[in-house]
Parts: sequence; C-alpha cells; structure tokens
Amino acid sequence: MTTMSESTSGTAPRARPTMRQVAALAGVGIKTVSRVINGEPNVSPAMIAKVKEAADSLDYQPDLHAGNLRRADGRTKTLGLLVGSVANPFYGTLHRAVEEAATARGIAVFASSLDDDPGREQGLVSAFLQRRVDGLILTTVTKSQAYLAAELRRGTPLVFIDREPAGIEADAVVSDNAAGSALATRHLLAHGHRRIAYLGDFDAIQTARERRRGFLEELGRAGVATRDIPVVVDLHDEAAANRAVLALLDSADPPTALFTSQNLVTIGAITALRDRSLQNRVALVGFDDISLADLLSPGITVIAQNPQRIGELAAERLLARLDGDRTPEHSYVVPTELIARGSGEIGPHA
Amino acid sequence: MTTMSESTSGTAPRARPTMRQVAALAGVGIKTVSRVINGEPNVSPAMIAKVKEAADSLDYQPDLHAGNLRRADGRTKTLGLLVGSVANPFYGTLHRAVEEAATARGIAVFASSLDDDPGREQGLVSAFLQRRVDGLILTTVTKSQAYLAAELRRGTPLVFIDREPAGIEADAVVSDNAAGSALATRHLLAHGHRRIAYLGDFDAIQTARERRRGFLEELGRAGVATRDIPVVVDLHDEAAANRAVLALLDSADPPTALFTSQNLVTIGAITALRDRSLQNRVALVGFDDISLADLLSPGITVIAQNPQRIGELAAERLLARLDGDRTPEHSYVVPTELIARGSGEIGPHA
DNA sequence: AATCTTCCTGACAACGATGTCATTTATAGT
DNA sequence: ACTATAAATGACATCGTTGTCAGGAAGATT
Repeated sequence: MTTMSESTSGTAPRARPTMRQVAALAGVGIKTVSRVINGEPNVSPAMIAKVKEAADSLDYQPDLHAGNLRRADGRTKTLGLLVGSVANPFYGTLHRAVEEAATARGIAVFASSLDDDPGREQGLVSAFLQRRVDGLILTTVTKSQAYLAAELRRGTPLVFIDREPAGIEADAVVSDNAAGSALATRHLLAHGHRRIAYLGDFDAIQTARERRRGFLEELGRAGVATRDIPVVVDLHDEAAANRAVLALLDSADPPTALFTSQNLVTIGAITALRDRSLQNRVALVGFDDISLADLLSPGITVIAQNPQRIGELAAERLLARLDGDRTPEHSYVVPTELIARGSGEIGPHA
Repeated sequence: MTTMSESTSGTAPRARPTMRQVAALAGVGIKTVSRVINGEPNVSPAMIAKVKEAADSLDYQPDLHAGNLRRADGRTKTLGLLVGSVANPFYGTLHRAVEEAATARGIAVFASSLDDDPGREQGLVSAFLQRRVDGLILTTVTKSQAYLAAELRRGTPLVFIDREPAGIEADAVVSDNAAGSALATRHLLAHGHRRIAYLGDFDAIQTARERRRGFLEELGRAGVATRDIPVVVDLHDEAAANRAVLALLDSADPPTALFTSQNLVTIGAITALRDRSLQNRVALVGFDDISLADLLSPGITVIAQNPQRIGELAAERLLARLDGDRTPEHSYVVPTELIARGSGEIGPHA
C-alpha cells in the first residue's frame, strides 16, 4: 500500500491524484486503470465500474502530457495560432474558425499576438514548440521564415496565413489582396473617376505592397497615367491617415476618389472627409470591412476579406497534414468581395 | 538547392533531437546539457560553449512537458482563458491584456470560446486541466461552478471574469453592471425623460439581470412608477431587438428614451429608430461601447466597460496567487464609464 | 605535504503515463 | 475431461527531462 495521506480529514485529497492512486483505491493494476480511462477494449464490466468509481471519487484527471511522453504518435492535441493581435476583430473571427475545427477534434489552441515584432514572433514560436504543439498556424513579420525549416522537416505542419512564407516551402492561406485592390479600382473607374488617391500602410508589410500593386496595375490596364496619381504609404494609424487625407483634399488638384488600403486608414479618411464636409462629394472605397459601416452616411463601400473562411481553410489544411496528407505545399487564395454601401458610388464632381 | 531528400545525408536530422542526443554529440553527460539549457550555475565556460554548439547544430528545443513532469514546482507555464467568444471584440481586448501579462512571465495562454453552452464549458475546463494549466481565467455559463472546488483545493488558482462564481469561493473581476445601468438611467432622467424603455438580453444571464436591476432601482430612487415602464427582455440579437423597438415606437404611448443593455440590442435599436426616422427625437443610451459610435449621427451615448482593465486585473490576481498570495478571495469591481456622444442627450419631445 | 573547501561533472532514480509481453482465467471445441 | 483459443489483468521498461548524490579536480589553508 502506498497511502501516505498528506495531511487531513474526510474531504477530497489535497494533492492531484495519479493513476497509481486510482489503481490503489480500486485495488487493481495501474495498466487496468489506463485501459479504462482510455476506453481500451478487453476490460470486464465489473472492472470498468470499479475503476470509474475510484477515479470519480478522487476527481482524477489524467495528465495528457505524461501520457503523451510515452504514447506512440507523440501528439499533444494542441496547436499554436500566431496572429497580429487577438484584440483585432479580423483575427478574432479567424481565431474562432480555427478553434471550432480544433475543438471538434479535441485539440486545444494556444493563441498569441506578435504585434509586428519579429523578435516576439521567434520567441512565441519557440514557446509553442517547447510545448510540443502538433502544428502551427501563423502570420509572420520576419523577413524570412527559414528558421522554421528544421521543424517543418520534422513533420510539424505549418500553415501561414495572411502573408505568404519566405525562405521556406509551406502551405499558406491568404486573401486575394491584389485582385481586391483591382476590384476597388475598377469600381471607382467605372463610376467615372480618373484622379484616385491611394493611401496605404507600411510598405514593409507584404500585403500592403500587394494591395498597392493591384491598384496601380489596374490603373495601368485602364490606361490612366500613374504619374499624376497621389500615392501615400506608411500610414499605420488613424491620425496619420487623417492628416494625409486632409493634405490631399487641401491641395491644388485634389483627388475625386480615395482608395484606402486598411481599416484604420479608412477611418482616418472618413474623419478627414467629414472635417471638410466632403463625405458626399469625394468617393471612398476601403480595404477591410468596418463594423457598422452600413450605418454611417454615406455607408462605406469596402473590399471585405473573409477571415472566417481563412481560418476554416487554414485549420482544414493543418488537420489534413496531421492526418497524413503529403500533397505538395500550396497557397490557397480566399477571394475578397466588394460591398457597395454608398461612399464608393459617388461620381466625380468636376 | 532545397531538395526534399526524405531520409538522406548531411542535412538536419529527421527526428526531434533529445537532450541525450545533444549530450552524445557534445561528448558530455546529459545532466550537464540540462544545466546549460536551464542556465544553472557551476558549469565551466568551455562546457557551456560545447553544449550550446551541439544544441544549435541539432536545432534542439527542450521538451517543457517532460521537464515539468520531473520538476519540483510542477508548473507548466501555461494558463487557460475561457470567454464567451474569442471573436467578440470585448473578449479580444480582454484576452490581449491577459496575454500581455502572461507573456511577460513566459506563460502561454490557451483561449477557448464557450458560446453560452454549459456542457462546452465543462468540456473545455476539463481539456485545460488535463493539460495541467497553472491557472484558469474564466467566464461561466453553468448554474454552479462547484465542480471546480476540488481543483481549487489542489491549489490551481481560479479567477472568474464578467460573472461571479456560484457554489464556490474564488476571486472574480467584474464590471459594475448595476452601477453602470444606474448611471445611464440617471443621465436620461437628468435630461428630462420619465418614460424610458428597457431592452435587455436573456434574463438567464447574470449580468443581464444586474443591469436590469440597476435600471429599475435608479428609477425607484427617482420616484418614477415602474408600473408604466416598458421592460423587454430575452433579446439576444440585432433582429429581435429591432422588432422589439419598432413595436414600442409604434405603440400608443411610445417611450421618449431607450436604454439597451447590450451591444447587439443597441444596434437593433439604432436601426429601428432609423426605420422610423426617430434617431434625433428619441434618446438612446446603450450598455457596452460600439466601435465607430462617434461617427454615427447622432453619436451613440454608451456605458463603456473596460475589458482591458478587467483582463489586467484578472491576470494580476492569477499571477499573485501563483506567487503564493493567500489573502481571502475577493471580487474586484471595475468601474464603467458614461461616454456622451449625442444620442443620450436628446430631450423628451412631448 | 596533508587536509579542507569549492567547483565541476555525470550516474541514476523518478515524474505520470502507455506499450509490450507474460500470466492467469474464462470459453469453446473435441 | 482435456486441450486450444480468446479474454482479462498486471509487471515492467520506457518516454525526455530534472533532483539527488557521489566522486574527481583544482585551489586554499594549515
């Protein structure tokens, strides 16, 4: 007998019970407890009942990691998700979709924010890896993700989201940034605009560059001289965007339409247009949907991404890889969608 | 260059290296590797260099869980966060605050959504416990959380957020729901309203009941007969709220002001007021802040909660408990704040 | 020179579980 | 009744790491 009863009386035990303690209480071998807990076959009903009763009375919870140490497949039923920020609703929705697919298979999700900090990215990835996650879904901000090559070779599935990987071959799920921008541009051109200003995020961000490319290429296809097109980049917050738009509006030859490449930039543009009471005179299309955009006047026309679909697809790919899918790595492109709400349908007022 | 070469030659190893392999490569004992990896003292510089080189060349990552199995303190440097939904920006912000505090101490965060499902709550808690989280920060939807008593007794710190625990004594961090409602009510009364309608969420939700209580008690203090006050509850989405508000506006004696107890209900009320073109005639104060509320016309006056502060406090309490804080359990109340933006300052139009 | 510290180092058991395998017991087949 | 087969059970090694402890080398003290 191994009873040593730490300290006191009749209540539940103070220490966390082990399988050995359950076995002792039930008067059976430890392996039998293991079989019952894991629902393995070839255990008599009487044994099952005895063990379950002992386990319940001790409030026993198996230690997944101890088991995993010995288990053949080495799976921790855990996965890591690395996004820009969990406070960002775009990533929140994506996270939810990933969680849904994971939970359905008993997989728990670690979520962390990397905050545009390459050092933080590597630290968080390392923290996940030390906890032996079964796979990783991640946005990246490092120049190259070659540091993950060894891990990938060991069989840890990696799915990149939002931005494509560099220096390594792996699955990716991204939005159709250039095509979305082209769509927005075509929309504004179709409404008669020729002088369209572009307002973009940090040019260091891959998706920001893609969006700008889509915009400029579409103008090229339409035969609009890009020489006269105002392109402002490196706008990362509302205040900077507001200032940039005000400067454009106050210039000698102001644009008749604005294309903003990101959420906060769009909001900065809205406030700037209102500052000059031009919200019904200058057209605006923004990349990324904005909540309540339809309640504003005018409603804000946007190119909406589909974070839920991105999350679903990323999770689906990851789980498929875990199930042994060995098809070549692939980049999945999730289409964007133009939602017309008014601001993008304003014509050029000469 | 990056040929695939399944099982071959000189490249990095296929299997995940263990400490034993690093030791073998460096030609030292395994315990010495352990010392170097964990930065323990009393290792000669030459040894440190040798071991580090071997570890790097194998791309060795220590297995935190294996170590934890043997380690004295039994800490996994992992914590579980259970919220309504990670897609909800309120919880996203809270999550971020928790993550910030956790990451600073090398603690990784599991996040899951319970979706108002009591069964799911218990399943997720169990999943966390099996992964031996060091502590739990959680919103609950079960009637009683007595099922967690044994775990609490074992020393796993529990911090309840948003709603207070039942059937168990533990720390909690909650918003001042009743006081916030009273504040909103006082605001509307001060602007001359006497006929104020209340539109609330499912009455099964504790916070929803608290908000209603704060509203009715404040009316009582002001001597307003609650008999004539329209109180509609069990509204959980925008569409239901819209219908309820339309019904009130179309009634014989419509209210001059609305108090909506939750995000989606507030939005439903906004659309209903617009449907009747009454957004500048009927006052509205909503519980929970709404993004872009200041860009609407009128701007929406709200009682804002402080999810970041809730997250910070919850994390702070949890970490303190982990550090050995044995002070009695306590409920921390985070104040709410009224943000006046226009809709709540409309007077009663008789 | 002999002894005492102090510093380094590695052998070994242990953490809580599961895989393997041998053993016991029940069931069926003749 | 007696063996052949299947079902039920537990002893034991093992997963990757850290705690304990003992032993050897180097430096300090008498």
